[in-house]
Amino acid sequence: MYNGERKRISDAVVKRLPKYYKCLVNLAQENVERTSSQELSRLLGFTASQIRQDFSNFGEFGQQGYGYNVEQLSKAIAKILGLNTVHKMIIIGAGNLGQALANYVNFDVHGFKTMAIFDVNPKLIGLKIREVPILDIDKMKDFIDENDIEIAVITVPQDRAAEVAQILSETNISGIWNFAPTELNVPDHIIVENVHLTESLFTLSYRINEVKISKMNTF
Amino acid sequence: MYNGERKRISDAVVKRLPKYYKCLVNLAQENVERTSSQELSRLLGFTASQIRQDFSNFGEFGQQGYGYNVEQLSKAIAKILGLNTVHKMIIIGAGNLGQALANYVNFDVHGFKTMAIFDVNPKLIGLKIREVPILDIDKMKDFIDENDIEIAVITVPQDRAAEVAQILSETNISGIWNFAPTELNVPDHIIVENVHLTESLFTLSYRINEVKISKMNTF
DNA sequence: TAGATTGTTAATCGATTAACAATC
DNA sequence: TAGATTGTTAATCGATTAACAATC
Repeated sequence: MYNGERKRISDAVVKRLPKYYKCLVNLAQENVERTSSQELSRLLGFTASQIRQDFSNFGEFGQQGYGYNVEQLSKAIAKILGLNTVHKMIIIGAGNLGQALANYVNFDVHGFKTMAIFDVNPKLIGLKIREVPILDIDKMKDFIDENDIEIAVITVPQDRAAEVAQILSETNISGIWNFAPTELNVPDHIIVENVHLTESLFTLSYRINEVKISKMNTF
Repeated sequence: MYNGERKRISDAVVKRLPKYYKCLVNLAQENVERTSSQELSRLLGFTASQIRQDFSNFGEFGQQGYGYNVEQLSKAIAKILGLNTVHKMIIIGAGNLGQALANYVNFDVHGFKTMAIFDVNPKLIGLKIREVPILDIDKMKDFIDENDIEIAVITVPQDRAAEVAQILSETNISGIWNFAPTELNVPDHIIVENVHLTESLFTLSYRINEVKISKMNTF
């Protein structure tokens, strides 16, 4: 696989990319210079074969007999993930979750810059969280246009999510990070990444329940 | 598939269960009495075949020519997910995210009861969030034992996560809902469900970047 | 050179989809 | 009864793993 554009990369692969990236950053921090699919396999719990297969979707980053240069590979994956550029974000919903995300310094470190937070609550409008102003949601559309916002983070309650999505649909936003527990209806050119917390908790509940049942049947 | 214990259900199936459940609850609220794999397919975007295949892992819930009774099926899936019992939780970390989760009324509705929040910050210890006390993390282990806590939610910073996991490993906890951006090292009998927000954001970034590149190549 | 490790092709495994007999 | 729809078996598709020639 030599090119950077051909076939669609499966979600399975894309979800592993951040894990590769983090692992490589860790290795770099420990001043490890080179690594191999075998070492990464040990560290990440994927097979070495899968790791090589995954990388080969994006190019040839290694060298026979040597492996991979940690620094180089980590930079390559950063670029693949789009972490080599700044992404301007807004957060919609200044509740606990919105504030939690606004306070997450880690996003800044990786180039995700929160430019503003929007809310309907007059008590919150005008306040700031870590230099980031909370603005009236009525000003959101103009703000997006004027500031070339790329990513919108939705942390409003479920019953507000549809109207927010509607407004965003009329902007040049590229992606939505959606924390509202509902599927959003937006045009195809807007990428949506859902974080459905309730579903995640229910999944945990299922697995716990599964263990409980199997124990009951054992005795 | 007639039994409730045999082969391990794949993650792919388990992750769809909460979606089925939500959809059925919605239908029930609209007083819809019966549905079919075809209707669910339309509502959820999975194939009717997959939906029937998924359900068949857990039993026979339908009737030829009729379909599924909404009420019945929704109750059956609730039970499969373990939503028919109360799950006692604690939240570890009273920062924004911990507080956000403590305020999520929706979890209560489904039987996930937050009994306490734990933190190291003396300024927070003693306060309450929606009746839930914030306690000193030193008291966590005893609290878990005395109150039969089933689920621990970890919202502490990455560098605190390992020690928290260590303490939890010595308790009778059944599951961990982990928001710290690291893999936890816990015994096999503790189920871990990870919510890695940074990975989720990077995934979004990848897909946005992908579109950008393909546009560049088009022109 | 000998040993190590890549990138890739082929084989395997598992998940999704299609087809259909059973039957409400 | 005729039409609808299930649960399940078989076919297909896609993702993971194994194997290995190429080569540093």
